[in-house]
Amino acid sequence: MELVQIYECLCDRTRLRLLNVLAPGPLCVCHFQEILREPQVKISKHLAYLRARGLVEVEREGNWMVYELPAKPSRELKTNLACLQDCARENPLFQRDLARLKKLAPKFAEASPGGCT
Amino acid sequence: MELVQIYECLCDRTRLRLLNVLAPGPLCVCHFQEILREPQVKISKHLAYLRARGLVEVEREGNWMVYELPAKPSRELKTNLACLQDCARENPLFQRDLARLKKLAPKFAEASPGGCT
DNA sequence: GAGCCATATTCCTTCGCAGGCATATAGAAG
DNA sequence: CTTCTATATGCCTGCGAAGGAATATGGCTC
Repeated sequence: MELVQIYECLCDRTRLRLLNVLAPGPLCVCHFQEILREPQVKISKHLAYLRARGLVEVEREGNWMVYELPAKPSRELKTNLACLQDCARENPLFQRDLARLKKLAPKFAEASPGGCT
Repeated sequence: MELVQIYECLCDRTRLRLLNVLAPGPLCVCHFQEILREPQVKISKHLAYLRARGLVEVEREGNWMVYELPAKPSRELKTNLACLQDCARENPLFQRDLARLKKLAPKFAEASPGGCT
């Protein structure tokens, strides 16, 4: 995995938001939709993009696809994800997403791991 | 300056190399050419790209244009440049560039600050 | 002034990606 | 098997950026 490829993944706002809300833990597509408030196609495509480059991993959970950050990220990826989190800390948009995530958390908890209704 | 814009600057190999060799100190275009061994147009254009987005600053020095990292980088930029340096530390290509820079350093020293012949 | 140097800019072509719409898939439920 | 739900994929359009060739600029030097 080339360093440039990591940056190519990071140079889109939607993807940054996806990775940001993914930091606390796994999520499925419908969560992303609800948190980012973006159309399903958009989210799905960007997740596919990230997946193809190893920035996220997927696992099917019945009807739901549960995405998460890689279990064993490369040193470069780990460094950059940490850097992103650092930057996100002072970013209103990213913070709003995280706030929404927190708000929805109890709702998710009722369901399966990373699960939906 | 949006965080995404920083990543847009970082998602090209040539620009990464430019920023990498710029970390130790200011350089002029002919140095970049000699270190990266890339055509002048290519280097000049990428420097213009970085300049337009505030990732580098320029100052004319007679016939030469001396580029350097911004004097007062934003928190986000500073964080990301540090991250880049961290990643570059284990990257053969980046290390080779730095090695070339070191080799040329005495030659530069004879001339003006960041200077050429 | 003329000519030279280092660097920037313009014009062109090619390419990949974002975004949207429509449609396909895969599994669950009846 | 049919239907529903969640998600993915194909096709299209538009845009922006990379790279190269040629040319322009701006400042020296004589």
